[in-house]
Amino acid sequence: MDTQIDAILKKNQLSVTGSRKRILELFLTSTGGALAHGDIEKKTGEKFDRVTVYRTLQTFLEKGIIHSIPTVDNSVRYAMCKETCAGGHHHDNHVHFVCSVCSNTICLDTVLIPEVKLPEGFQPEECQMVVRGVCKDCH
Amino acid sequence: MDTQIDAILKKNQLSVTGSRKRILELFLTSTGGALAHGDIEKKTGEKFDRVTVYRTLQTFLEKGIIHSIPTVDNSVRYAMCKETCAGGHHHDNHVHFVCSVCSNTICLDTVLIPEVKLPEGFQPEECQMVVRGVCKDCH
DNA sequence: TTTTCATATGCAACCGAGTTGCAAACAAAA
DNA sequence: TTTTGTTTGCAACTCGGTTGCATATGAAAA
Repeated sequence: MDTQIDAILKKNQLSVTGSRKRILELFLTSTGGALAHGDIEKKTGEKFDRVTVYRTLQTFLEKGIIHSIPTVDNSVRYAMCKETCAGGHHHDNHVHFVCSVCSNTICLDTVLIPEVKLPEGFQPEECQMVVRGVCKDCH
Repeated sequence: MDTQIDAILKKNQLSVTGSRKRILELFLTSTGGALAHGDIEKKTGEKFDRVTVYRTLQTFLEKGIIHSIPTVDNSVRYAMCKETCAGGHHHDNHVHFVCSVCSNTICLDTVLIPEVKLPEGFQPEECQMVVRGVCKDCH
């Protein structure tokens, strides 16, 4: 596990530091879906400065290690990217699910966003779909 | 026009005040899609207090006069509801389009959000779909 | 029209999320 | 071990949004 984390950081030309290791570990071991900034601060026991967490997430985002997820309640969450994600450009064409009971955000990797036919003149570039409801654990 | 505004307010048991009339007028005459809080402040020429604008939007939202729209960039925008919207509960099942050139948000009333098949155990309640791209005016 | 009363407004102060500049701490390479 | 460029933590700040309270105002009664 520790070697895996080091490998991911090195592969992205990032120096291996305490906060990066810890935050990356959280993403790798997280079972309850995507993580918000607040979740990370809590789970690290406020060991790292708020600013460090923000900057680490920013860095991971730029390198394509994680991707951001839009939510209905206007907060930002993050999840690990799949292998196919390269720096900056994500294959993030799956539906996200937000549970209204446990408020976890889950990547439904197997559910692809369907194509929609837009009115004349509209050129789509990117599409996001968020479903709110009850997840399979809270059901 | 003025009578129409008064009628909408009265129908929703709201007293007719300057700020409510002006903000409602903005929504009725707005051609460039949905309005963000900032747009409203600008268009009213800072005539009303920030707080008043916030509270007016809140009120309209509760009464179902307007509905909120999720955006990719995590800002909140509002648009007029269709006749079929009742207080608090919206028939907001259409796709929203955010233009990456003019950054207007447009309700594509004619484009309904397609049904998606979720994995076993997931119960959907609400679904939102946002397409980012170039709108027909900027095209 | 005037009076009354609930409601809406404006102000000031506050809150939380996120950002920036800078000095100190640290990882990686020499 | 020393050097150097990057990362971290702190403080201070910005921005969007909220709250409490006194004042102003709309609507309904007199």
